[in-house]
Amino acid sequence: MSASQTLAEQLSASLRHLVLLLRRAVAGQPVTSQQYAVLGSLEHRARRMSELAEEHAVHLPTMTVQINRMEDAGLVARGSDPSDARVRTVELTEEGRARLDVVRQARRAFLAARLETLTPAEQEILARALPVLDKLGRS
Amino acid sequence: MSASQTLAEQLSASLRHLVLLLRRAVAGQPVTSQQYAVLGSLEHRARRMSELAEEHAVHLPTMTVQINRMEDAGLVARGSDPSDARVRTVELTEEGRARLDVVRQARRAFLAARLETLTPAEQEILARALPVLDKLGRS
DNA sequence: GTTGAATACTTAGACAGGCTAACTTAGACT
DNA sequence: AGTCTAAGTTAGCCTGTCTAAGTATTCAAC
Repeated sequence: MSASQTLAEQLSASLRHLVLLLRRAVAGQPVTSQQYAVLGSLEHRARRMSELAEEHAVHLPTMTVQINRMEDAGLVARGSDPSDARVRTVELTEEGRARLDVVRQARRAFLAARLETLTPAEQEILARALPVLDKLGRS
Repeated sequence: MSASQTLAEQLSASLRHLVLLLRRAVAGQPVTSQQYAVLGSLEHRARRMSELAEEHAVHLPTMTVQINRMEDAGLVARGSDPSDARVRTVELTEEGRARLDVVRQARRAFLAARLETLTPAEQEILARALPVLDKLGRS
């Protein structure tokens, strides 16, 4: 087995545990992790449906259902694009923005607390690996 | 915002992309990623239901449903513990083992290919960060 | 040694999240 | 005008997850 394959196996295992960790972090929060992710996309500006779907790597009908639920919950509002009547836009409501802030704080605190159990040297190693993880994931 | 919080945000974002990457890796494979994970747990020995549920951080009824489907698909077989008639054990069938091998090869190849797009220096950085990720995730 | 609590698991019912297929409406391009 | 393409939605199906409730077995305590 090549070095890359060994690395692949180990990375895969580590990721599995980290994902389970983050799942526990958001359990009981007032939005699901998917909803949190979508709210995050809407933080700075309104988006069109297809933009959201692509960004979240899901198909358009999936995003439609997701946004339907969030609209019912009062977290987002649909709008229209005056220059193209086919397009629906989505933006945060005040309620949605508040919800986003609350959950973000909780997540950040949870992960930060975990990170603080690491030694400064370990934190440094992790910080340097982040751009690499990023490159790997966005390819 | 503290250094830990910054790190937390960045890590969270990187992980999101990596998870999406791995999801694409198994899309179209003959087992779902959950099934793959369960098959992996059974590789070396039979397990009892509650053991599996705990290991995968799900509740027992969830694992029951999962195993029901895999049993229907012929990937696993239920057995009994002679010393305690309440306990059900689960083990791989020949078919299940074959399926596990196929999917594992595909995953490994996919991730390894991605890893090979990194420079040796980047691979080194990643390799050193793995124990840290592991420590973080298993806490 | 019978009964009562605890343990291991299953079933049922609900919901989120994902997909494909089929439909509607609106633009774009002859 | 007529047709092709694009943007969204609806509907139907599946997986994955939960809680609540039920069954069967073990164990402990009288």
